[in-house]
Order: sequence, then C-alpha cells, then structure tokens
Amino acid sequence: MADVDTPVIVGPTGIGKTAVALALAVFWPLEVISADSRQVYRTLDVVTAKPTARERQRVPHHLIDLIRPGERFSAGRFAVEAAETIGAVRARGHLPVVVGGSGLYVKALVEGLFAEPPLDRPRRDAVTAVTGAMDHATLVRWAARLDPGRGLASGGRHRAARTIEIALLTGHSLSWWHRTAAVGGQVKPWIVRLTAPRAVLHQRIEARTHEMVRRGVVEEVAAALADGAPNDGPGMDGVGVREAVAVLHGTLPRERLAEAITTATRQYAKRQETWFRHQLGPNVLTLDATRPPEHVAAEIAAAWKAAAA
RNA sequence: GGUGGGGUGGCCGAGUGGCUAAUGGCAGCAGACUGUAAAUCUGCCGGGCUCUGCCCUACGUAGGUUCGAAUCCUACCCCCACCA
Repeated sequence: MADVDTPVIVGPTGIGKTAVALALAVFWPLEVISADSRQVYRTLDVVTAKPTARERQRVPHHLIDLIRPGERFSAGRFAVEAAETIGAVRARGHLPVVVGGSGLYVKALVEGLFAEPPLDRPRRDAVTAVTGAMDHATLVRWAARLDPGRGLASGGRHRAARTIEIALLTGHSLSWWHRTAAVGGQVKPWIVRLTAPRAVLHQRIEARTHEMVRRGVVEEVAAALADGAPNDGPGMDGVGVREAVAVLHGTLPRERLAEAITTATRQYAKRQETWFRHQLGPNVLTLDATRPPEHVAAEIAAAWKAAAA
C-alpha cells in the first residue's frame, strides 16, 4: 500500500544525475524519463550534456531528441508525453524513473498545471509580436491590469507576456484558470533531490565545461545554425549555446569561452538549487551527491524499497 | 634619465573639496517562479552593533592645507605610454 509509484530524481546541472541513474540500474530494470527542457532538442548533444549513445544503450532514456532546435516545447507538452511514456514503461514491467533538472517540467508532471484551452496560433503569434516589442515596465503594468490577482511584482517579462497572452486569447485571466481549471499530477512521485556543497558543484561544472569545449560546442552550434535554427529561438537560448553563438559572431573571444560557459552554468545551477529547495513541497529526500554515484544509488535503492513497500 | 597619463571596495570602472561607505557593470549570496523555465525577474552586496539609527575601517604610502579631502599641496613607491 504505497502512496508513491514513481521515483523522481532532481538536482542541478553537473551534480551527476545521469551517473546516479545508471548506477541505479543494477538494482532494478529501469528506464529513464528525462525531464530536461534542452535535451529535447536534436543535434544539440554536447552543449546539453546528453547521456552518450553507450549510456543510453545500457539504460533506455526517453524524451530526448524530440524536436528540432527552434521549435517550441513546453512544460505542458512534457507532462503529457512523460505520462504516456511512463505508462508504456510500466506496461513493459520496468520501473520508470524521472530524472532531470528542469524544475517546472517536474512540477508539471507531478502536480499538474491547468487545463489550457486550445490557443489560436495566428492570434497567439500576433500577441507575442506585440508583447515582444514592449518594454518591461509597460508589459508588467498591462499584465497587472488584465489580471490583478496574479502577483507580478517580481515576475519578469515572460510571466507578464504569458499573463497577457492567456487573458487576451481566452477571455479569462490566468489566475482564473489556475483557480478553476487545475488538473492533478500524473504520478505519485517519490522525490529525491541531489545536492552538493557549492565548491564541489563548481568543480564538477568546471570540469564538465572543459570537456564540452574540447568536444566541440562551437562546431555543434554552428551546425545547428547552418541547419536553419534561429540564433536565439527556443532551444538556442540556453547556457552554452548563447556563448557559442557569441564566439561565432565574434563578440566573445574563443579563449574565454570555457570561462563564460562555466560562469553561466554555475548561475543556472544556483537557480535550480533555489527552485528545488522551495518548489517541490516538503516530502523530498535530500541526498549529498559528493559521494561516488554507486553509493548514492545504493542509498536511493534502499530508501525506495522502504518507501514503496 | 626625461615628459605625460595612471594607482578607487573581490574584479572592471565613475567620481575632482561637503549632499560619499563612495554612480555603474561584473562576480558572489538570498529569493520569486503554474505551458519560452538552461528562460524571465527581484533583493542584498566593506565590517560591526542595542540596526528607521550608531560606531569603526576605506579611495597606492607618509605627511600637509582646510571647519571638512577619494577629490588640493609635498615627498616617496608602483604601473603604463612616448622621448632618450
């Protein structure tokens, strides 16, 4: 009579989630559901630090390589596809394990978003064009007027733009939708949060970045660009990609690439830590991932056995 | 050796007598976050405290002028450019 059915492993980039997931595979026949907003993009393998072909052969990974750079993805779409995949994995008699660092994606899956009505594509694009051209303050003022209950004091322009988009396209405010159209989570999550002291995390990020540069981030991004990806659209606005684009545009000296990516990655990892610390509710098992992945995996396996009993 | 420019808080960089613990930016720390989330934003950021205020320390070093100096004067140290 377990009240959980799906292990979910979260943690900042570079903490070693993939290694732990692979190590976990010695305990159960498992398949990984990747909750990563950038690994869904094909061809961007090195910059997004995807698991290698060999690793994916050892343990199946899902929700990677779904779309082309430049195409839009979303937390909502992730939740739908993840739920389907989880069902399929389970039907195979394997244990689905959600592993990822995209907090909102995890939240969308385990808590649910709201039932968004279909949005007319051309009208949506029109609204995006308008909001995209507005300055931050005006945007926030407009959003606050359309949805007074939304609390946009420290929201930022994307949240404001989203608020405006929903209000204009559906006739109801976003907070109205949140209130009246909430949908539940798709799984009963058992959440493990991997963390490590800053110094350890920073060291791992730096090592990973150098490896990334050595394996040719710039060339990879150049190829995506040559293939028609917009240089700032969905998938192309992530850490590493931006820096590689800057190198290609000559605005960042190549010898400073690794440093720039390392700094941006550290900042991203910090934001993730903040998210995971506060946004996933109280039932989270926090583990220090400074130890070797096998040890962490063993501890997770034991804890899961107790939790799922 | 000569002439000119410069040494400012972890870094870069404003400031040329009081409104200056010192604009900005970066880095760092904390926080927000419901379909673009590796995104987008907010706060803090010399130290200490009995913390709507108070006390230290601080603008290369040492002196000086002044009611008052990062800002003016003198000497010295170091850096850069050009001339030798």
